[in-house]
Amino acid sequence: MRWQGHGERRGYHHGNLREALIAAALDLISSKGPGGFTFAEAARQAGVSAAAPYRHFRDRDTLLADVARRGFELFAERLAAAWDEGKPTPLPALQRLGRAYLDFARAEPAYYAAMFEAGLPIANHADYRAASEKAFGILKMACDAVVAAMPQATRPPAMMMALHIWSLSHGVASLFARGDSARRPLPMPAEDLLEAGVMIYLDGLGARPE
Amino acid sequence: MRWQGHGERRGYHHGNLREALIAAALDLISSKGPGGFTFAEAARQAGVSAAAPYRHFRDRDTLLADVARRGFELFAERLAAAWDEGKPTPLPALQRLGRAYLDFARAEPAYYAAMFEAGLPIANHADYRAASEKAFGILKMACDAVVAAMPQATRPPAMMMALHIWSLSHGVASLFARGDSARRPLPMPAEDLLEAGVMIYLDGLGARPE
DNA sequence: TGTACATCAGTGAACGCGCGTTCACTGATGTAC
DNA sequence: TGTACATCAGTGAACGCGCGTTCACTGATGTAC
Repeated sequence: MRWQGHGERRGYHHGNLREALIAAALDLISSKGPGGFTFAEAARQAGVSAAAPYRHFRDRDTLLADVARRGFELFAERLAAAWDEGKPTPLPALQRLGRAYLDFARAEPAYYAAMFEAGLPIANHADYRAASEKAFGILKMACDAVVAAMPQATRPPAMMMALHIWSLSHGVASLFARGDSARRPLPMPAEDLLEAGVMIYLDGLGARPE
Repeated sequence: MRWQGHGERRGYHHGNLREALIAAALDLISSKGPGGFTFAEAARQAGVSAAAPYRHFRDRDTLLADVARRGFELFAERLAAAWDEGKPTPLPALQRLGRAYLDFARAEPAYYAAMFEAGLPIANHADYRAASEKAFGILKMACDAVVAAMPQATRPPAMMMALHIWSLSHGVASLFARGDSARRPLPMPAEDLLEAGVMIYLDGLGARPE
């Protein structure tokens, strides 16, 4: 994607360089992976000199961390929309949430790679980590609701359940649903695989009314 | 890791350059990620001129694909050893296999990253892909054995089961067990999380004798 | 056992290239009065 | 409404650097006889 078009003349100031650099980064990451993104090329793609990005980001890693943070925020929005307050009942809403996980990996491979495979140290970048936890929070909330609908005697810990479903979704997404060349072939839609897995898991918990 | 030591004099020929380059690549990948590995630095680390690697690998990507292939082969060995022909019974052997998955991610972060996150197009590199399928084959075999031990009427498809367990293991390993800085904190051992998940899943399948 | 020769696996110098980063600068924008 | 000025967001030239790759070369090794 090119922010600054061909014929359209722009003045001395870009007007929206920060956003244009993010867009360029996403474009580069999705075609070459997180490692193959350079500050210089992002600048070029935004139609700006190589020195200009330094007005907006301290360095390459700062930009990358910002992309990852935005990715998690977008991810959280998508998950929240899919959950839709657990309507009409928690179980189908949870399945929608799983689908949304895969959709995201497929539709936004660049964000996905920046979030999970850029090798950013989790420890630094506090807001990147906060955004990540917010996304997980949606899933946790969904599991709380599912657990609350179960008979009190057999309720499993919602945190464990959330971690299991996150792991399963993440595994399916990373191996079979990602929107880049590292996706493995699968003899069925990834959505079906995940949905069946979640169903069986919930059966194992006794979470499905028989 | 340095292949060619300090005091020890070596002659004009290295003797084992191919292996030394692989070792250097693993070292670099584990400290900087698959993107941060360069041909030149691998050569330097092996104590050899920058032109020497070209005698052994066509280019950077060929070396990387070779690392990934070796990774999958080692992975397959570890998984097979953990499975140990399903002794004493398939269920505990399957749990050992899950543990081995996590152990590998933890102990061999460089191989793990090269295998799953180097962005190597699956389509090219036929032997890399074959090695990957061989590793999955171990898991599939284990699931066949577990399924065979179930009453005939309720047997699930072993392929589906293998894909589910692979996904769950991969998710847990990638998010919580990997031996690098991208590992997320977890309030319990990753092994326990995975083991509980597999147990619940098997319960859902009715694979555990009650 | 010795010698001639082919082959192999290195060297080191050179090349063009793109990156990251700094610097003094300059054009555009906003605001005080 | 106009003007002076501060601030901001760009420029473009320059730097040092490391990478990938090629090239003619050379030292070491193996083998035929």
